[in-house]
Amino acid sequence: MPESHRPDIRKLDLFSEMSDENFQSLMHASYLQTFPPQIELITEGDSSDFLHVVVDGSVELFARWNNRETSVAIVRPISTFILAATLRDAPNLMSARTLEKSRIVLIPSEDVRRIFDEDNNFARAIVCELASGYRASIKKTKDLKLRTSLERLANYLLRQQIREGGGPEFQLQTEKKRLASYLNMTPENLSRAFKSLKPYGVEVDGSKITISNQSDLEKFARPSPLIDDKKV
Amino acid sequence: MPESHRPDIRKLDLFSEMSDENFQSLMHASYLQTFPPQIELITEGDSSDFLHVVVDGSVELFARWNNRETSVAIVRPISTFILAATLRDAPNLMSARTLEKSRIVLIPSEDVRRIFDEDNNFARAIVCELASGYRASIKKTKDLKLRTSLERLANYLLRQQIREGGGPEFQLQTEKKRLASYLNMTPENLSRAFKSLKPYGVEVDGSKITISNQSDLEKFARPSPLIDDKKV
DNA sequence: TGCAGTGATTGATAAATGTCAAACTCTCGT
DNA sequence: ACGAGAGTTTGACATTTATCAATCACTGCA
Repeated sequence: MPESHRPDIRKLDLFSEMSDENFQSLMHASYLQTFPPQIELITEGDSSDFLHVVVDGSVELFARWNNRETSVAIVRPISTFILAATLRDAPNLMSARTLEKSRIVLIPSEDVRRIFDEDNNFARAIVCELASGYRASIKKTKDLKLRTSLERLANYLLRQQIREGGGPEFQLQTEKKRLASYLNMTPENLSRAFKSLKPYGVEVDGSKITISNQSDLEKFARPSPLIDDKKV
Repeated sequence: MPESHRPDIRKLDLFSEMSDENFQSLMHASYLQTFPPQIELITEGDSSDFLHVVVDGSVELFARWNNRETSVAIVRPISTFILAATLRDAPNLMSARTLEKSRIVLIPSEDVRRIFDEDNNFARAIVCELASGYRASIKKTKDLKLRTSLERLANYLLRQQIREGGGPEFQLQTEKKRLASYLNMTPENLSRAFKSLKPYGVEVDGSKITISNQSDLEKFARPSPLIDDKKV
């Protein structure tokens, strides 16, 4: 793999504390590949041959069952995905597709597992990463089970607002179709849900959102650190 | 902590590979406590002072938001819970209550983290445990997002059937009220869902379930290893 | 520039799920 | 044995969410 992205990858919590030697060994075994949009990188059920690192573009993780499909996460640079399957040498539980032209580093799972065995700092970092991912997944379950779709949307908007800097105006970084699937609703319903949030001060213009009444929206959404906070 | 349960705890994947010395040290620092039914052991948001091990009885993990409550898991002997919060020294995301009189080993989180730092075998075991938990949580998300409540119930019954030995007759090990919450439905709806499954060969008598037409139920439920299998 | 294809919205309707009230059942302790 | 209280079931009804069909809006390409 060429060296250009190594410093950025090295900065990830997952890789920042491991020995130089082991990091270089991991990178040496990896491939950097560029994929066009809409390529299915992984199909659920496949064995997990590579730990993936998105260095450019974006990747959707989704799942299928019985002819239905749902969006589980959207991965943006720079982050890894499919770590748990890699470590357990188990089949991937989710499929992955590029949303746009994307550059992905593929680290062979064997090497990840080998260096996990050798490098204690790497093993510790993996524990942190897994614990975070696990907790994020629990939060998602709480969001799904405890909130109506309208409440999920309202809280999503507040989270997205923070990610985008906290101002009253920001962009949805996702097609509404995909956002609907992520929030477990139909596109039609999402469209209606946006209208239902208008009385609470949510204005929608294409993918531009304006929160014209922050406190009203927050009073409706009731965000909780135990569901919505990135940290914690 | 008295010694009687140590061999059983030692056999857990999480503890089986660590050094004797470190295991004894963990146990030495722990408490074995007996709790009456319906005691709230943990309230979400609390800091995670102890890793819990259920050695007898059963514990429900649940979450609250906005005056609503949902059942997330039921933990039966011998298993641990709240591992991710313990490791990250982060607040618990779920509350926990005893369902019946239960005996719980409380291992101070500090000691878990200390020995995690010292004992590489323990660290590896923790990675496996976290990866499994993470994957189980992803499966739960897929179950929730891709299936209707009727399909969730049908698949739950098939899973429970396997846990109980695989025969056509088995017991629900949970109150229906709690099962309803676990499956994200109301008790009224669960009651009706059981009736809707009758044409597929599901007979209900109190907490005794009889699957009188295995293949019809399976054809309806369409269980998937990537959602329903314990291993994988 | 215009056209095809996809995404987004809207309205009408259907299906799924929740709520409320009442009746019934079971368990447990007196 | 009895009664209180919780769990369960049932029916009637309300709300939420999905589906279907049509239209509109946007994008990219010939």
